Amino acid sequence: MSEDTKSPRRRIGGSGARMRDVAQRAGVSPMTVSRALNTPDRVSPEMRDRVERAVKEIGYLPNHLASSLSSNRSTTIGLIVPSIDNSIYTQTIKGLSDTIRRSGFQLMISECGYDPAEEEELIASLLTHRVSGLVLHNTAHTAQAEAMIRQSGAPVVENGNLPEKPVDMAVSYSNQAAAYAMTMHLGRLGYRKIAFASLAALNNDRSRSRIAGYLEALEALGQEPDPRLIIETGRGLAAGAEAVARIVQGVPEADALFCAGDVLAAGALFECQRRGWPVPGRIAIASFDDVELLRHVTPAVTTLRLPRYDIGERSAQMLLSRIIDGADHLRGSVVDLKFEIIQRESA
Amino acid sequence: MSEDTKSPRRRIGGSGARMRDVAQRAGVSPMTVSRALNTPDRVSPEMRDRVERAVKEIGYLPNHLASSLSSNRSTTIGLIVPSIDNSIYTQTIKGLSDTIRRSGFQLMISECGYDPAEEEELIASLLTHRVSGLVLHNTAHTAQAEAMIRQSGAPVVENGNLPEKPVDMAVSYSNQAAAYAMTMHLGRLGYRKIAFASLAALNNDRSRSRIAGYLEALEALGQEPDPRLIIETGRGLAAGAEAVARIVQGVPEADALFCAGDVLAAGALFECQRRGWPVPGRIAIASFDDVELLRHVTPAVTTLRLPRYDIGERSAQMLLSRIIDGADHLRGSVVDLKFEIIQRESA
DNA sequence: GCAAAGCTTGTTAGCGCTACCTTGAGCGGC
DNA sequence: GCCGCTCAAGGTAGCGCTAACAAGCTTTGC
Repeated sequence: MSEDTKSPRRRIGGSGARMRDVAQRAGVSPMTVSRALNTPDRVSPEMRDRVERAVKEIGYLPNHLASSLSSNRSTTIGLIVPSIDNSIYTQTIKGLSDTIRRSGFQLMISECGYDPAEEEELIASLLTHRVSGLVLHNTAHTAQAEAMIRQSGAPVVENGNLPEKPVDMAVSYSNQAAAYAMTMHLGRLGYRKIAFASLAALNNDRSRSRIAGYLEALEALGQEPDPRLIIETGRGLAAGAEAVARIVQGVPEADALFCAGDVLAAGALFECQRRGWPVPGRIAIASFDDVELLRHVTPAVTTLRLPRYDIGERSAQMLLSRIIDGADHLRGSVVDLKFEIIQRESA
Repeated sequence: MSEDTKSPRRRIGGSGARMRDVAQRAGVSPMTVSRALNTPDRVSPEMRDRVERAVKEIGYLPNHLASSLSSNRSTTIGLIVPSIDNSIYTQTIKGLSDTIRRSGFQLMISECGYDPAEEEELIASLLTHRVSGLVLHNTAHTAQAEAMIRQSGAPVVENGNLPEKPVDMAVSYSNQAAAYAMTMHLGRLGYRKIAFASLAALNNDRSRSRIAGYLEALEALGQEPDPRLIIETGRGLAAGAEAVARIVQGVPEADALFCAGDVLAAGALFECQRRGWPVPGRIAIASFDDVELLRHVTPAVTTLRLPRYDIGERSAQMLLSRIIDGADHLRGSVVDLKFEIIQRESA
């Protein structure tokens, strides 16, 4: 019994039991409770039982803030994506989430909206919360952001592209190689006027890489690049529809449209359906991301299968290796998870 | 100058500067630094400047673990959703994220996969991380989960449905009222054999509420409920396609299909397109969620606009009021954010 | 002119844990 | 029977920050 724990400071609203309460209940020292919970093989089985029973009886939930502060190790991973409500990131998030959860880690997710200054602010905030690792979708950062990362010593994985010189580690596919491969594929299928619809390249190195891959392929195919065939659009299905309209108006003889995004491709296809144009009869459509939607529309869309889930999973594995096993040899590694062309009906 | 801070314990890998380093640099006490950063109006402007300068000079990032531990207040909100890669949650997540970020909070997101036992485990984990508030999509929880929540004292918002008796607070629309409204709408449009495709009702009170609303409307319309018109399907576009097939095979005279989910509706529509069936000529289709996709397909789909973003935003506001302002009068409140029928071409 | 009140800064003692060191028991070897 | 060894448990001292109080100073009221 005894309630004589002197507490000259707050202990507000039902914040729950402390380790010392468990210790008292089990008749052992707090240190033994700590060991029983964190390194069970370093206490006798009998003690382990006693402690476990006491934990259950008083409904003890350990305080990770205190344990992280004391041990200088945390069990949270920070993630910054350009946009939370974009389907292409959710698969990667799921891969990350599934993997870190198995090691008892939690995910802190923030959204930077394609803005490096926002990203910098969020990195600061996450480091302030002492995340033990970071996942960034961007591969371009402010100098200040890189400095903070370096100073913090936290391992980092970059995800959106294969960077020349990663801040720390990177896991991705090559946007340039993927765009090159699909453009070549369209060329080999016989298309002679291949248009390219892309998101704005500003602040988006993925977009820039994709355009570069497209141009590289045109050259390899011996096709003259035509600025009227390259258009930048906004986001959303409406942007895809607009892309079709602009291309066909500017270059009526265009026979294929390669959309650098699943949503754009779907929007383009729907616009063709609306106009009653046969695809690929009037114009072929190819996409960049294999989302479920593109498999089920009519015609099913030729696209690239990108390893979105695997990127998350692998990123998590590498971070955990660094954090838990101190796998320093991973520093500097850039993992290319490749991609695959999925040939369907639309091209 | 001076490096004489006695440190009889670690201080490993570049973990960065501490508040006392800032204090030393600025020539003030650590307490003044704390006040300058957290309650700037309680220090003189001159001190504020000195401290701010010192912070910048040494690149100080406060340690939220320590500050939370000491103050017994944290700046993280926990969120548990059934599935991270489901588009209907991402809008709510965005609403939450946008709102809490303005108050400097971070979001910890986990996925429970429609399983209450998983949810319980995740609630424990988040409480262990001392989140200062919780957002749950489920409105049904294990007894153990509710006990932990109560013991922790953390404010909670439930999101997926309007519960009879919320654990704490709830923000949602009524699934039953929405399903009722759409079914009535279809009835008034003249459809006489309205089928209903739903996700599995097991462990999913949202699905159960929707079926209840559908049945209630049939009764109000004087239509006989027909078990062959109610089908449970899996997730994904393929499930929507399958729903059409099953309904039309079982009840060829069915003239409308109300899908309790945007993905199901899209799948159903694509299947009709594939079969060359006019919609709504052969069968009308209505959906539950107004996602961008349903606006852009042909025909555009009649659906319900649900306040997904607002739910996140409002949930965040209520949590923050409770956490920051101690707004105890919010305890027990259930906020109904309503919905809207969007009449388009498919029904 | 002096007490009461306000304002700014400093001092002390923890928040709930764990690193590190110590203690003491058990045990085999010669 | 004593030395060294291992192993389990405990004691102590922080991790980096802030609550609570105290101290020094200025302001205010009458």
